Amino acid sequence: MPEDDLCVTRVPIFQGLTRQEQLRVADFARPVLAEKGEIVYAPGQPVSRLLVMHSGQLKVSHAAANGQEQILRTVTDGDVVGERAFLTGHRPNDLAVALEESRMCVFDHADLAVLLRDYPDISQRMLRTLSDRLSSVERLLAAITSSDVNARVAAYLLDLPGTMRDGAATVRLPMAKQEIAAYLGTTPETLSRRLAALSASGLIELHGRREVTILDIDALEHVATPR
Amino acid sequence: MPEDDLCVTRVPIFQGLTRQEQLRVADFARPVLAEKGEIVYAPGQPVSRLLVMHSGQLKVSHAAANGQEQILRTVTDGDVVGERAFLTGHRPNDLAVALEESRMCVFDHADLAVLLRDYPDISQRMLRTLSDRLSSVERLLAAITSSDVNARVAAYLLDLPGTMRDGAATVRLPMAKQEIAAYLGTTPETLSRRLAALSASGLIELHGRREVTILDIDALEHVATPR
DNA sequence: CGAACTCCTTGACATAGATCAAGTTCGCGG
DNA sequence: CCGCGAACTTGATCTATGTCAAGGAGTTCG
Repeated sequence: MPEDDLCVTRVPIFQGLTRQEQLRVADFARPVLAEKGEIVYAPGQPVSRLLVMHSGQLKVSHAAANGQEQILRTVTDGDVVGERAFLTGHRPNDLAVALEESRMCVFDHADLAVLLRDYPDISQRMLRTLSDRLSSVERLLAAITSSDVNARVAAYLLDLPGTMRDGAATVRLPMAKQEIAAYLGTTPETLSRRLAALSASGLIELHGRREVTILDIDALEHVATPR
Repeated sequence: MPEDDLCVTRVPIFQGLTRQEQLRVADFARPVLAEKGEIVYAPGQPVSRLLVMHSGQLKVSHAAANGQEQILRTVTDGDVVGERAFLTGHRPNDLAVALEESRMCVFDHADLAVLLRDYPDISQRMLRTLSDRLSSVERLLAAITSSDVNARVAAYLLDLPGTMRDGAATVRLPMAKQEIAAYLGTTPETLSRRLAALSASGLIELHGRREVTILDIDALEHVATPR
């Protein structure tokens, strides 16, 4: 079944395996579909499956007591979600919601344990993945506590994959502005104001709700670097 | 050599091994001493050793461009530092400094690779450790973005291991207040004011620079919970 | 035991950004 | 192609917290 197959071949943590082995892994995977807005897992809910993204996009967020949500990361093709439950046996303290219709492959914890035992390479790659995620949250934390929203917005725009067109790059926002605000640790209002300000000073140009043209990359980079 | 031995037996990631195996692991370890204030590793510096804490305490922080430091975690007995360099080959983007005289055991990356290959259990436990650290940074991030300093201070005090004495708990601050401020994502001034305020409203009592008596746990818990 | 240094506290002030409250616009479904 | 609802913008206001600047207290070391 080509669906399952893709799940396995695309994912970094299964990358070290031979074709043979990948096929065996694929045997354990089951495809799952999540509609836009569907909750993939919720805090406190027992989870017994590990998810591998195939297409679409999830947001993983930490919902605070007062209703403020902090988006921790967005999950796309090839990313793995829910490994904490598998590794530690704890229930999640975060929330995963599909931002759009998403396909993923699901591994039961029991099956996964077998795979890990048989193919140590997988743990090895999982370690690397986790380590990368750790650094990326740490970077986010440092960015949020030490720079102002303006700088964070600029840095965020510059990080987005952009398509060049005669000197100016155009980027497509991967989420609604509210979500971006939640990721940058601010509010939609503030984000809106900052973007308006950047636009007013001619650094960027807004087109519709999802497109941003970066007119002056150098200046934007300057904004992104505090002090 | 009993020193090395302790390094190995105390550390969670080597916990699954038999005594025999632990002895073999201990063979690879070399003891190292860091004076108070000594830099254990710095951003950008190539690191080829993994450290296991034996006694003392380090702080690991992300120094931002503008001089603001965000303390990511403190590292004590049994904790592992510098695994990112080992796992990904990248240079650190964080800074580790000894808060007090510290003893640790050091493993060369090459030796460690051998150990991981021979004892898959170690990777397993490392995965769990990393996963825990990931959650804890995520919690910190959520706390910093969604609650005010007052709540963070209260929560921090409540998290500290305290010794009960006739209804009131006394906690000993593990670091200087400046460090605590850096951990909570605020400034020493603000921390000082908040502690003074908590003291003024009779929730806590300050003794010297390092001792805090919690007079009203319930009230403090209430402060720690926003909404 | 006291000097000296570091760490901490307090005060006055400035301000970024949150919040509340309306509008306004976009883009989707019919 | 149109209308509706969600998403966004804009404005006004408020306040928590950062910043700068002294002064005071605690340790530590000679």
